[in-house]
Amino acid sequence: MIQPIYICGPTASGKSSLAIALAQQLDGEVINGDAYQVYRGIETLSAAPSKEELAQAPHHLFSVLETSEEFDAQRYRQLALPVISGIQSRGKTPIIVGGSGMYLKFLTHGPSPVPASDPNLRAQLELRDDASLIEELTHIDPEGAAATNRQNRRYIIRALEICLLSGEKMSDIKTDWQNTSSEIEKNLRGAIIQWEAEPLRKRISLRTKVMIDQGAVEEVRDSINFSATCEKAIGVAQIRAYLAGEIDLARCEEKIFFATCQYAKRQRTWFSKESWLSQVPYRSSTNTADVANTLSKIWR
RNA sequence: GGCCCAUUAGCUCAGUUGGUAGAGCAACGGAUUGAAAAUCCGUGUGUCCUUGGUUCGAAUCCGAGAUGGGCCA
Repeated sequence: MIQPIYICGPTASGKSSLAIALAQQLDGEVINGDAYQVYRGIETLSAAPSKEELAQAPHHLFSVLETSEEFDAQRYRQLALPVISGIQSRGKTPIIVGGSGMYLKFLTHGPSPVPASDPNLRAQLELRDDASLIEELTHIDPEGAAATNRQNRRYIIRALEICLLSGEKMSDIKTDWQNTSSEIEKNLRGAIIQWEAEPLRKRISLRTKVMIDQGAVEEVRDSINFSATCEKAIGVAQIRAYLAGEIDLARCEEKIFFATCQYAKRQRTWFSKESWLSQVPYRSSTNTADVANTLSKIWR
């Protein structure tokens, strides 16, 4: 059985074309590892691969969800696992390409055995103030409370939710799970594309411009009933502000550019901790085919 | 040519009666397993246009110059 290959990197780093080149050299098939390219109807906004690119190798999990549907890391895992094993059973190489760190980590390391979120409980917790949430969490799970950033309301609610739903301490469950990760990482393989900050900013700037020219505004304008997940995509809030007349198009583009650069920074931080990934430095002169060649020799 | 206004962080600008500067945005570093393209934490990065003067002490007051803008010729 052929082990999957992971191609990671910040947004606009050139992951998609590297994945295609690798698929061609290793007889592989590309699987989306991106939280928003799974949606149909926001292909421009999410910088999904073009029709031409999709035709160059088999692609999976692109444009498969309606924008009215919610999505999360566990659901991604459930979609991706059967696709991976299907590719493996045909004797091909699964090539997962994406930049959504937590989604990919759910695939590589599996979910921790904590209970899934419960919308009803979450809605109840959402009504309470921070102090009351922290107090209850500290009472049930002092270590967990100490390890949680008290200013991050979202994390506090999640921690408390885990304790209440499982009847156990969140910190105990997570410690057990974390101890297994080094064993898992021995069998993982993949690459992280690394750019210097400035050239990557130039690429992001260019791509933001192209995205708006090619219809990202229309994708948001024509959206019917975006899910909460889709509302959070970079560009949606900015384009809505433009459509409402609050900002002009140039400012809209600038705000999307800033938000995307900031996201790229968070991706860099996340992937820098994934020590099992081979680091692949990129620059403007880098030739994708050459990189794919080198990597495919290592991974064949 | 004359008069007036501006010049402080990468950008837009605050800065009381003189005590060597601060905010928003940007940037940089980090956390992060069922909301993660989310959420949150930390960091000021500065010839205060230049130059002479007044003063114990000047971003701040005075003179000269530079650059940008406006009004009158």
